Amino acid sequence: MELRQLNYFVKAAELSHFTEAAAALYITQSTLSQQIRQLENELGIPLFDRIGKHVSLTEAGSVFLLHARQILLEVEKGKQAIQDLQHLLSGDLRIGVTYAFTSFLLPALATFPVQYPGIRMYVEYGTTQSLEAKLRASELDLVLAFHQEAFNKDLEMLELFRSRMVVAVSRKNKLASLKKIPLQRLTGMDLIFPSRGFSARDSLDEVLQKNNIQPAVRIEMNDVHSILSLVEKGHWATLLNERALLGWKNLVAIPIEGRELQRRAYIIWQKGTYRKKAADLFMQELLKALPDMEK
Amino acid sequence: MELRQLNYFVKAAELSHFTEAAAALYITQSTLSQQIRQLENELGIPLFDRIGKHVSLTEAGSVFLLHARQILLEVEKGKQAIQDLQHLLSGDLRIGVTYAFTSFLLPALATFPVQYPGIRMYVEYGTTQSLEAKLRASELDLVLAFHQEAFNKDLEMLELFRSRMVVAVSRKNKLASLKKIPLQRLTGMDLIFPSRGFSARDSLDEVLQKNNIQPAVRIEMNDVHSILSLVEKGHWATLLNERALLGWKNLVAIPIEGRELQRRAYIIWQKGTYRKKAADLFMQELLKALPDMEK
DNA sequence: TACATCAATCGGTTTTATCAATCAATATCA
DNA sequence: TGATATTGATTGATAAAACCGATTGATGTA
Repeated sequence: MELRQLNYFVKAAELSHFTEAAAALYITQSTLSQQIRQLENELGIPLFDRIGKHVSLTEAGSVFLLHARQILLEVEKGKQAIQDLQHLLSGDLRIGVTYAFTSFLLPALATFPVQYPGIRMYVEYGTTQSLEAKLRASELDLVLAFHQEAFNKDLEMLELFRSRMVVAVSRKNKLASLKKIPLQRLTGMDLIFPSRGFSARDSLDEVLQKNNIQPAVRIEMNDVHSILSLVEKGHWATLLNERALLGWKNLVAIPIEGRELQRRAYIIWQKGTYRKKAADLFMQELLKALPDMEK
Repeated sequence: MELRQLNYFVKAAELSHFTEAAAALYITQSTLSQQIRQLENELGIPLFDRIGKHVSLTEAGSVFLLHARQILLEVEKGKQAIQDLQHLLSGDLRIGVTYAFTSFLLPALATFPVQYPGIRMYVEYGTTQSLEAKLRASELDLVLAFHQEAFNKDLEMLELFRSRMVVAVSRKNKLASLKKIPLQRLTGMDLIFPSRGFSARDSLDEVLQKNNIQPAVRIEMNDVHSILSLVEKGHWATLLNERALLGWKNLVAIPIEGRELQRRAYIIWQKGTYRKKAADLFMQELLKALPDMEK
């Protein structure tokens, strides 16, 4: 039994006329006869009475017609579901972000769900490491994160912008007026660091080790928002991506000398997998915000 | 899209492994790949991620899997419905009878629905003419009636038994003691006749006309039960098939001289149409009662 | 690094869906 | 009644496609 035969059968049943049905199906009457016969053979029962010149449904034919219609209806529903998916009337979109992307993500997050109300969005904050792991396991569709290398074996990456590592202090802090800070200067500061696993922390560790600097890290925290809240109070300083400070009006970003502390932001997705249309469009939405950042 | 492809797809999705799925389907991995690819092309979206050595469903694949399963389920339901029909777990059986068959029909009507509880039965009383018309229009599956000719262009007929035309009178009637009545004797009797259209009446008309006899028909009625009720009161006489009198204990059947008034009872069905299994079985049930009638 | 395994691909074979033409039965019309 | 047209079935040929076996290329694994 094939869908083709069911289609033929339904049309023939509706018209009670093989020749007309065949014409409507753009096949010859011969073909229609054969396919119907084949279906009857498989079911083991005639679907039509051939009485004289005209055909009419048998009891089995009437019963089977209902089922054939139902089957074809289910097929249409299946196709429609795929169409919906492609036209974004439905679907899931799972995005992983690191904290520094908050201000970058929010505008898109405000407009996108309005444009495509059928799409459920899941946003997950996490460290670059944990997000990439989930991306590889296909638990996320898209990740926004900083990264060291621009290439990766099984991840596709698109560079968004670059962001310097800065020292963040409160306006009230005595360092707030500085235009630049040399790396060595960190040694004497009271620092709160993000925990290991945070990309800012990991890349920082690398640089500090290379320059043989061991600043006094007084506090480690795995929540950037909490870190910045502490720094805002005045006493503490921290090292973060410049981007992470957007929106914190009481904080001052002081660039660190040395180019090596410039980091690259990427949109990352799995290599080889089919990229959801929703993901594509969301990326476009994100990229719209890019020009505004060039400052 | 064909059911074949849906079957392949579901198996491949369940095993997440083309080679194994192909083996389970008794086709080569090559064929499976091609058919899946074809399905994907038609839907316009990949159903599997081919990442490295293993395959896994895409979002569209997961969605479509549900629908594919549903479609195949509907197909099974359709096939099952046909099976049920063939094994008589369901179906309709529409029988037309003339009044004279009542006593013949009742036993089968008592046992058959018990044996096959899934079958809905419709019994329609009517004249031979009207029943045959409905039979031709496929509004009835089977007709029990008397008939003149044993052959008909588009009706299939199986002779059941023969039944004489008799004069029916009450036991109280003065004619009740007669063993035979010559045709001519009818002229002086007070007769109630079935209306035209009733086979007894029509065949009677023929014979009477041939013998140039015009009995005084005082009443015509189109309901045999009412005729017999009247006759039972004593005054009237009527002409009917012997069979019609079974069960009327207060009536006496007096045969008419002359062989031409013997009539043949038939099971009649449409020529060329598929005969329902239910109809076949019901016929067998009817024929069981035949031997008891030979008296 | 060699090996095994996977899905994709290629070329060729078999199956089958399709068509055009014809046939037999039947309804319609002169 | 006989001629004609129309129906679905049948037949033989052709084009499509389902299928297979072998190979390739990529990817894990010993």
